[in-house]
Amino acid sequence: MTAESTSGTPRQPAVRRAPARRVSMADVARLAGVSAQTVSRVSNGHPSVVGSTREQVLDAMRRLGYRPNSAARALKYGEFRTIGVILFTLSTVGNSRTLEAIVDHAAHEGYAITLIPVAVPTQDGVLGAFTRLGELAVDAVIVIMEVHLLDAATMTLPLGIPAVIVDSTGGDRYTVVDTDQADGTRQAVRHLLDLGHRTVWHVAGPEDSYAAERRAETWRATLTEAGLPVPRMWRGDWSADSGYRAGLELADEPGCTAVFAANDQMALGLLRAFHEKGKVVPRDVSVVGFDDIPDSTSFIPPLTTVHQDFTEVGRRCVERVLRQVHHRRTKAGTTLVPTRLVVRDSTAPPPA
Amino acid sequence: MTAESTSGTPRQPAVRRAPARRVSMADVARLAGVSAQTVSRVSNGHPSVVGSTREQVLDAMRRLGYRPNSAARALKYGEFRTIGVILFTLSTVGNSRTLEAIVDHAAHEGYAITLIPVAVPTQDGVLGAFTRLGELAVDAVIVIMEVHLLDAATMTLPLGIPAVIVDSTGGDRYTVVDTDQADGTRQAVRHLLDLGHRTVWHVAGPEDSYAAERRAETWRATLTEAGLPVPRMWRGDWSADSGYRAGLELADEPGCTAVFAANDQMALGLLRAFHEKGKVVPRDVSVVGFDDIPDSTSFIPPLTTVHQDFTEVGRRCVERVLRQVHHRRTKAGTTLVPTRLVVRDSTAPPPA
DNA sequence: CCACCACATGTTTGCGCGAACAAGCACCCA
DNA sequence: TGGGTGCTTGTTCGCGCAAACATGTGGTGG
Repeated sequence: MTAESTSGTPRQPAVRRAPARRVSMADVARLAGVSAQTVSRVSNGHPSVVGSTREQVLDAMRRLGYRPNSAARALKYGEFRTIGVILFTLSTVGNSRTLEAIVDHAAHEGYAITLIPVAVPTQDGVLGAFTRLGELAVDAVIVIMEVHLLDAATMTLPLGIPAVIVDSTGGDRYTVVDTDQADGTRQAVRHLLDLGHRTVWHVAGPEDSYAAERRAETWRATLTEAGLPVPRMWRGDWSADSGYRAGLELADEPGCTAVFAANDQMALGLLRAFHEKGKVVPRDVSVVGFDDIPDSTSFIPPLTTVHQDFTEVGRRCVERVLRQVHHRRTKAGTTLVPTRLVVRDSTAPPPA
Repeated sequence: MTAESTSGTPRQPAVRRAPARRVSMADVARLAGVSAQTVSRVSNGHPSVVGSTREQVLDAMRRLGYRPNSAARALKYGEFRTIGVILFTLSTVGNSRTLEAIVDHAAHEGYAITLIPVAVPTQDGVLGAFTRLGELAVDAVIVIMEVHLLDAATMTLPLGIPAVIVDSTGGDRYTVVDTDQADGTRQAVRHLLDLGHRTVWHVAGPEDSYAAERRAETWRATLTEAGLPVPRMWRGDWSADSGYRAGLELADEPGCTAVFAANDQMALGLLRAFHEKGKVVPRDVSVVGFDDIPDSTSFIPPLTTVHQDFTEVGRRCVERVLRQVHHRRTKAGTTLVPTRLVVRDSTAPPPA
């Protein structure tokens, strides 16, 4: 995502045109022949307005096309009923699915979502987003991070507003909601080992992704715990194409009978590479992915993968951040959303 | 993550209460020993504040953690610098990519994006969204529709705010930005015919999608214009799985040598079905998709498909809606974003 | 019959901000 | 020396709304 200058310098005076005079309560009041306060009462469904008056007001509202000004309302109440979501990109499946769940659940709670893109996943970028957020009309923030920027101390609640972080560490200082990366990875690797594979290769996601690092770490640990050798690790960028490139090399790797890809898209690339190299999945090589994107049932062959419950992640984010909003208290801690392995047709025992 | 945690920055307390009442300009002014107006000037980078005063004010701002109240600012200016986006789902690639482009471009123009989900794609659902939008803090609306609800007259500018519709008809009454569905489809079908296929089968998207209908229509028209028979049409729901089910049947269809799927995911399902049925793509059957999602390069085989420029669609939406905001005038009309056929390995001349 | 109550409606006020205007001041030139 | 001139800073006011309080009105019971 592109960001303009995200530095904290004072805003330059923007060119503002005369505000479009919208219909206000006073206009409605005048037409209905009542006071503005009565219009307010009707607008908010206050009971002590007699039927005939109410009708007059409603009629005037309709005729003038009145709609309440939420800025004034927010000013009065001191809250916007809006949650800001900071993210780097929507192009990964996980992010967009999580966002969708956040939006739905927030709507259910009567909150709107405002999106704040951060172009450059650097510390400045994050700061910039927070700075702009400060000026945006939000009561709380959910950060969908894919990079290790949380520990930048400058990011510590620079606004003093409730925040929840997705997909990162920092559970001791922030409220974190995340998929249980370690457990999912462990299930995937164990599944392959249980099938009889001697070890498991890994195509990791980009280094700057916490999720990718966590999966790689756990892959390594699981092998080590089982007393097995840890083969060389390939590095992708989440894209199917990067998985394909890794696959072309892995196909020539002697003894490679099982590969764990850090996401389904890279697994797709692996499948293609193995296919082109004449290796049959799962007869010659087994492949496991991570995410369980809907398409993975239609890969050739249908993919064994770790199911992530993005909906649940989004739901809990909203739940936890709203709890902070209402209780005015920040509680650090991590909520882990469980995963489960979905076994399809891309895994089998190793060739004899 | 461990690397950052060793950075020399001081750790912040884990729990910090949000101040009961937020810091206002008056508080800053008091601490800095100036008037509130001077604080306002500093906040907005007004030039006529002398250096020493500015420093005092900035210092007070920092110490109190001041951030401007956007509700008050919006109330004053009569605008929110926010665009609302109404959508039904983020789970289709097109929607999330379009949204991402909208967010980016809006940010570039200094506008934030507020998301308004519509749960049920019925007329009531749309109305509900618009009603709530009326109370939301937005200056304009972009509607990402996938269903034919525009013609519901009740939606006619219920708020009188600028609106742009993506992906629909109604160009005579609304401002519409859309991918050139017809041209893309024509290119896909012509490509298959030019390769020598006698006709082209079609797996359409759901009936309630305008894009799906438009593609189906154009497919039919292109065949008819060429004097060719129009085979039975299969109906999917955009999912790979629905493409797979259609593919299982199409594989048994005599004389079916070319299939145009209304999106890439259904094409993926087709590829799997043909594979399972022992039909080799493209030797026995050619397949063309629509969208050009990044994964389509890694299908087996890499998919020939119609490239949609979602980024451009999003960009133009923002551009057109902001033009309305600034010129205070609604201009109906349709902007079509061109498509182009990307030929990969899933198409070939029909078997002899 | 009047004091009082319940309820509908009106008036005042201030949320935080910034435009418009006013005030204070230093400096300049006739 | 006196009246600009230009610059910084302060004061007033109202954006639209709704809480709090004030007022008005009709009805009821002692």
